[in-house]
Amino acid sequence: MSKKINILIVDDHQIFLEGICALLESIPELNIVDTALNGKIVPQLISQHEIDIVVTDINMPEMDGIELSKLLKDKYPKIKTLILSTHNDSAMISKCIKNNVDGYLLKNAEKKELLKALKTIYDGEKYFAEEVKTEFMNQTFYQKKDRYNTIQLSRREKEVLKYITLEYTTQEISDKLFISQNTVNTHRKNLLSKLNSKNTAGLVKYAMENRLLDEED
Amino acid sequence: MSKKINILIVDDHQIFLEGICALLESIPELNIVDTALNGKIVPQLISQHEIDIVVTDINMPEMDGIELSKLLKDKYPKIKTLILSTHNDSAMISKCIKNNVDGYLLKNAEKKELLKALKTIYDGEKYFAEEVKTEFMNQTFYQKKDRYNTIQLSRREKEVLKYITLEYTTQEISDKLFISQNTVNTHRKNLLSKLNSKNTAGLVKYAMENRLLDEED
DNA sequence: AGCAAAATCCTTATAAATGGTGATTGAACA
DNA sequence: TGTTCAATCACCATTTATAAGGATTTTGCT
Repeated sequence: MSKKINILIVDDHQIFLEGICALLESIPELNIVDTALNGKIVPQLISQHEIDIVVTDINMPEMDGIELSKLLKDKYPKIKTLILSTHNDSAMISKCIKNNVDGYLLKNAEKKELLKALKTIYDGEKYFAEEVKTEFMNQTFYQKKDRYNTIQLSRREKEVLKYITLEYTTQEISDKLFISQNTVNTHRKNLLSKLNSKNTAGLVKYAMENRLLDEED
Repeated sequence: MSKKINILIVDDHQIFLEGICALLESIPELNIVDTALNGKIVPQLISQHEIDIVVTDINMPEMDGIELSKLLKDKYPKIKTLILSTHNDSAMISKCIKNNVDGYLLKNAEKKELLKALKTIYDGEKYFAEEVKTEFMNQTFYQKKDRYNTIQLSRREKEVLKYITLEYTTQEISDKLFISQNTVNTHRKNLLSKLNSKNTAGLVKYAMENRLLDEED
């Protein structure tokens, strides 16, 4: 038999806190270690108990869920964070994903999904509600739209850019492609100009944003 | 009234091809321009008709859906691609997303979802089935796991890395942070060492993979 | 056949990044 | 109170990248 998952629940609404507690306590695999009405006292509670996952709301006075998740990732990297948010707020979702939370559920989630999320997170994977995934996808594909349609790189330019991104020097690229360094340099210059970049960093950023490394020609 | 969406359907199974045709023809917003039993003749058909979206299977003889989508993105960037795949094959999903297809549905999709996907794609956005989104998320979070847990960058190092990624030179970073170029250089060197990179490209790659630019401290 | 774009190569100069080594200060922590 | 680590600065040598010109050859397309 596997160990119970130790959970700390944080929410500033007493009523919701009690509700979620009751819901989770009815699940034998879980162990509600403690609860908190705001994020500020969480570090203290953590030092007193062994905790696997912190389940937290986002909108809270004093210290909100995002700040809390940051603090946790920073000070206690082993403790996972599951966000439980009322609204399907795209800005919040972005922030949370960027801050590397381990999961994000909406408060209307069913008991079954909640358990699944907790188990998944406990196993070291991420768990996001469908709505959250959709938001994440949209966000990912938003940025590249404009660039992608306007900028045309030639086959060779893409190739050179690929090797630049793979940390090859001009020298090494010229060897790899059996062309002179001068030629590689010309491609480099054209890339800088086409992609409107000041230096290598800009080129690599473009390559990453447009997933150039994945392409196999 | 808006223009009809011109669609070309590609599938090597005659029966499925007819089925999907019948299904789509019953929708007034759509206009089935033509069909094809393999990817090879698609370029020819494109030159003959005006086409907005190519709906294609993946597993096909001669030229498969992935090759086709590549060709389309390359030669006819305005034409969108919607993949219709039988299997929920994670490797295929990865490949397609990497190759920047505009949508990916499973063949068990309902008429309603099919229409929604086509409309969404026609509007310039992406559309993926839920299963596909899940796969994409998993993939995204898989890579960074190992690195993220082992490598610890200091506050200052992250800051310097951020500006490197933003195409600042050492000079400019030192001005921005009110420290000497020597110090910036030291951070640079430590970053190269910590992130096991040969040069700036490696640093930027790491920053991109770990979404360092998004963080707001 | 003829045009346009891509790919190739060249030189000269300057700016920037990388490698190596060493040293000081202050904060955090046990 | 001693130790670790982050942050700061310095010097020197070398390698790479960037800037700015011009030039020729291949290739794809009509």
